[in-house]
Amino acid sequence: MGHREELLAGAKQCLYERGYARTTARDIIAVSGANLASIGYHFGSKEALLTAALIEATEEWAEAVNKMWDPDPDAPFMERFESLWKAVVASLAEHRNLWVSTFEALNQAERLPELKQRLSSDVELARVSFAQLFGPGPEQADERADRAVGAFYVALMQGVMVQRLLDPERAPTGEDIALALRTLIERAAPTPDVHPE
Amino acid sequence: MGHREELLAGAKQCLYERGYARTTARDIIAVSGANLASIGYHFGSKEALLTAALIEATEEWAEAVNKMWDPDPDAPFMERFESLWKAVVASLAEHRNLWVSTFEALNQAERLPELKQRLSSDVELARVSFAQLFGPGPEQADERADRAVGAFYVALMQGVMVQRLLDPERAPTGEDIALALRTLIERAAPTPDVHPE
DNA sequence: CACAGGCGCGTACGTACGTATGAATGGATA
DNA sequence: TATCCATTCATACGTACGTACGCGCCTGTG
Repeated sequence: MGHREELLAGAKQCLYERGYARTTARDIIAVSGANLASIGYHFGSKEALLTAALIEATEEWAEAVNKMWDPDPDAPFMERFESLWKAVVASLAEHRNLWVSTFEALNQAERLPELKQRLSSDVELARVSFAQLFGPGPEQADERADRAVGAFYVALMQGVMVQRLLDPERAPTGEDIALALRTLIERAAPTPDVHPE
Repeated sequence: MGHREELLAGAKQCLYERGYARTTARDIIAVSGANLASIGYHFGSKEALLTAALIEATEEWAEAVNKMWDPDPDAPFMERFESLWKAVVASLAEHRNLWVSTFEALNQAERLPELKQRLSSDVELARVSFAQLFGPGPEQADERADRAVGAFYVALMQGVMVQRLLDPERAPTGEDIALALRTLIERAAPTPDVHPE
């Protein structure tokens, strides 16, 4: 394995252990088997290396999350919904540092347009995936509504992650999310036979 | 105004303009009228100063966000729902840096327990506020469901913010969020007269 | 007036950082 | 073997940083 790969691997490890902003070039060297000057040689700068590592880590993260979902396409909606959110919450428990890095990447993206684009398109992909995972039957396609639902799910996921990162004790569980949606449905659309109009 | 206050104000300004990780002691000095050595004198260290500033900024942020909500308590649910999310999206447009700081604070909280506690209790407060803003009539109180709904709203808000920070073009608008909920309700609870079981 | 203490101020110190330099290495090619 | 080029390596350079130091200026107190 050449220094290029070692540097990328070391940088990713540092991303998990120290985060983006706090890893130094010498941290990466200490962790990998490479040489200080190899950073400049292979990547031009430390920042370019870290950005590349962040992008790779994000890709791996997306793959890992994808593998956690177990669609079971014919279960009733609410059941699929609840199992999805249980899986999402479990994913955070197992890959916490990945999620920490993801939010750190969000901050770095404010300064790094390339990274920002990358994250944006990842989010867009997630919207589409969610939309078709929970989309309507093929009959009643409504593109705008599907996109909105996808974005809604993604937002919910990101927000659940924020809360669980901050305070797992009080953050919602997968069950809580499902309960909340059921409650919302009851309150937003009281059964017509109760309140006929 | 003594240096102590000037330093806090300057540090907050730097938080907005450069973020936590990238502001240096000399940045703060340049912006405030204070002296380099005053940081050590009044706060002990630069990090202590920045943390204090971050906590103050978070408090002001919470106040500012609170003021943006305009309950209109007697409108129908869906109307209140949509106007809430329009307000949230507008709040991001107007106070973008405030929200950027908030997410940076989230990252720093990984290393600063005091800040983490502060943010956690802010989130808990938001959960409760949302819960009672969209809670049930006083008759049918269900504490667990209310908490879940509060957490659900908070998550949705945080996630919408993430998406709008990253890519306002493709991120959901307030209308999109309302559309998504309507769609979800239709799909989750198909009107009984269409699919009787 | 004397003087003490809180505070402001300029500056120096030590260090950690990112990057640059130039020599050394090693394997492929001829 | 001789040559060459990509890579590795040790180290140096310049800089930006956080903090420490010590003097000077006020204001309040006796």
